[in-house]
Amino acid sequence: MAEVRKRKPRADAQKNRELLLEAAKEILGRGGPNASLDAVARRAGVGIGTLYRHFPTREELFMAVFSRELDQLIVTAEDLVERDDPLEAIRSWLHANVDLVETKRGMLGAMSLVVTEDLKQGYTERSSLLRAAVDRLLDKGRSIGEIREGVSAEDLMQTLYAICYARQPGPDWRENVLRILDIFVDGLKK
Amino acid sequence: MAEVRKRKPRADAQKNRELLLEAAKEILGRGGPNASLDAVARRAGVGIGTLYRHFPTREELFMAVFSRELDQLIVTAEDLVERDDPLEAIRSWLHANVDLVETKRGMLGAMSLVVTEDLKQGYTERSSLLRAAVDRLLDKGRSIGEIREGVSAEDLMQTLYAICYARQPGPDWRENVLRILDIFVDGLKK
DNA sequence: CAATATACGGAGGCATCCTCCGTTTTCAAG
DNA sequence: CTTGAAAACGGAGGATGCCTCCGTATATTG
Repeated sequence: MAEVRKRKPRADAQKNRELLLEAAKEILGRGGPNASLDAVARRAGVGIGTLYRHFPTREELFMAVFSRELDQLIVTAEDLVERDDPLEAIRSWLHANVDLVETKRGMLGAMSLVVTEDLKQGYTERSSLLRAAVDRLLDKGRSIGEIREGVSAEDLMQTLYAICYARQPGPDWRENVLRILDIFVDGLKK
Repeated sequence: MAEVRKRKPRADAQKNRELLLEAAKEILGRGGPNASLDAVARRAGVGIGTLYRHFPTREELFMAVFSRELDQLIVTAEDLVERDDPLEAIRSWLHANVDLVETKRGMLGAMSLVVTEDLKQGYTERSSLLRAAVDRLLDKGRSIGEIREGVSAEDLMQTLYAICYARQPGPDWRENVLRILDIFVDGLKK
């Protein structure tokens, strides 16, 4: 509608936002979804009030932090649609997720939180894109008749994060997660 | 070694322990694994110190609360070993878990916490029993050649709780969880 | 250089965690 | 029944985290 002429966003605000994202990436990456937001603010060197002004809820902060990661996953999924074998494409995509996640265990809870939260509410463009990309992967498999009906992108993603999250961290983490995921993928066959 | 003769455990201590377990069942059932322990003590009508004396860590409290639930699951698993179709037996056992869990959503995180925690450390008799029972289910399927190699009882249980936990609560919860689990079970086929 | 919209910081109120220790209760020996 | 020590109790208290509120500071614009 009538777009009101607005002032240019203040430089310091933008800088602080950046500092907060940086700090959050660090702190949340280590401490997981329950990490202290006070700590994030401290690390960023801003007041706690500033944090809450930029990101009124924990979720919004997560969301912002993960935008880039999500982008990467979208690109990966879109590339994989080209592949001939849809089931293997899905397997590859899941493996890519595991790789991405392996270095950021702490973010896992947050990831699944983001995925479910905003898929549920459906108002975030980025996650729609991700879901769409994954859905295309699934669709291709379904159309060939290689993948069973009744499995949504949400199902796939939630299961992925659930499995990653439930597994105890440790030297065998990656191996175990991949093993379980493979079973699940096999179950997707028609 | 030389078992020292000890005093009979005090009556009040035992009573308080019971009160605490009762309260914990209630509070944790609602509030989940992050529920306030202060609240548990309040509800039990004992001092917070008393709670911490009986259950020095959150995990130990969970553990105690879930003993009975675990017992029930053990019995169920043992019954199912008799069944002819191992894959369906496993499916049934998983469904039984879902049913048990459905009325106590809040306990989910705690459940998986217990399972992983003490399976990892392997010092709890009860969870060994549970794992053994589930393993027997799997073994039977493996021996018939119906179930693939390389899947442990831990795998099964952790995946179960992971899936239950990741799914958003809601009217479709049960349906969705069962759907995903079925895919996983199908993946277990050889 | 104002004027003002915008952003900042952090104190403060409340909740939770967990420890520590002075007080109370129970048990059992005499 | 006493009585004293072992066992258990309760909750204050210090630490940390959450989030709100508002007085202060500063960037932008005319």
